[in-house]
Amino acid sequence: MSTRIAKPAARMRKLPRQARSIATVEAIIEAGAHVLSELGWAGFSTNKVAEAAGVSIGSLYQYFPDKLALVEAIRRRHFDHVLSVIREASAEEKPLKQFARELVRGMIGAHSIHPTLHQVLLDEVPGDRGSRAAHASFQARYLEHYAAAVAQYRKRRKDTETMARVLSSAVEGVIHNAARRNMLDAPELQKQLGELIQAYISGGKAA
Amino acid sequence: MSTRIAKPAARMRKLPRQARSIATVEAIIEAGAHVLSELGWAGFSTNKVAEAAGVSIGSLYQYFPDKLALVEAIRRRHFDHVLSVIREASAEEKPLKQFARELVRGMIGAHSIHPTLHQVLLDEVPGDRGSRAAHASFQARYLEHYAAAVAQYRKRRKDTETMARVLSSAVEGVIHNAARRNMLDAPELQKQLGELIQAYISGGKAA
DNA sequence: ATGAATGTGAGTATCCTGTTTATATTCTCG
DNA sequence: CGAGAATATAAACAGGATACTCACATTCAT
Repeated sequence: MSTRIAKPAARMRKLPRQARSIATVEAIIEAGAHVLSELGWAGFSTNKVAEAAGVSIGSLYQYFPDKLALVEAIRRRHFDHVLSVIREASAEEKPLKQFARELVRGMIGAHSIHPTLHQVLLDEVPGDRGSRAAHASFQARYLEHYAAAVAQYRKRRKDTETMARVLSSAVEGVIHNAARRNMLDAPELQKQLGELIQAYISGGKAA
Repeated sequence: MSTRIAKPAARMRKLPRQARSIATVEAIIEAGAHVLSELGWAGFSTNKVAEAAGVSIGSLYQYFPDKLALVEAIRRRHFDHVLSVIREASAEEKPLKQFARELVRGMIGAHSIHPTLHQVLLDEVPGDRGSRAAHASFQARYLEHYAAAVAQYRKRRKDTETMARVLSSAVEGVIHNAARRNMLDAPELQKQLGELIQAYISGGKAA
């Protein structure tokens, strides 16, 4: 719930020491997320990000050695956020209905600021050497939470992992699609997504 | 099931008359779909497409007045294909289980050749003036089929349209995600996707 | 007030892009 | 066959955008 200050280093040219520069770095990352979400990877240029951040291009390169380091910082922040949402939703034991509702609410919240950032990060941004590992580890932990939830509400232990993958990608698909149409906050959509989750997890008894 | 020869014109500079040129145009469109799927919109350049098609850049411009005309041709072909898949799956009255199975099979088939083309077309390719209408009309007909299916297996008439949207985007999400991991032909995934569809459509009685 | 931290933005060097055009090859058909 | 149409080629162009540097200006902490 609290805004993360982001772990100190993610391949930065130098660390911001004063409050001024911390704000600058923050503005750059924020503007970067915005540009990436709005224009996609194709429109993500360092100059554009600097301008959107209200900062000179020189300042950007004072802290980020190159374009990819910046995008890695953006990715890290976003993934941390999403991860915390799922962690909270799947924490403790609670009725399926409540889990579904919290998951939907959290996921929608996480996408409301930069609606398509998540997909752009997954699909368009090139997977460079260094970030591949971090990326995979994120995906793994991401799935773990879904799998834990699936296992909790299900007797059959068989297809847990596949189900987790199907469920997570289905949820992402719905949210991504809603984001594209600016329908992220339509209540009937939230309700239906919740029911999709419940229906799938609670299994295929009714034909 | 049969390979479409594509409607004659889609804003072409001139029509191919001889067999040779028809093959050329076909190769260009095919290569274009490949490049678009593989490199995304950011990596989609006319020179690259021409090279991938084994054709000189000049030939490309002999038939397509510009880059966008080419991408429109690609889009048209792909959407026609997808549309025919859904049309066939939702035609006639058949048990829900069979509908789900056919839909999954068809959708996976439609994405097996150019796994991420669909998403790239939807997300990355800019919506230019002329194609906006065609795009919308495709989406409308696309949803109609889903809605028809939902209505057929459901009593409640209330949320039919929202359900169709949720269902279609969930299916797309799963397929897109599977495509990214090269898991499109994993049978357990197909099975689970089928069950997701059934569970959602057949409603949330079982908690 | 002095040195360190921070900020500036014009400038550079490249790389690519979409597109044209002059020319070469292949086809059609009388 | 052979003439004209259809088709194919690829070098070249003009223009723009890009990531990134650097010499200098400003603001901070002490």
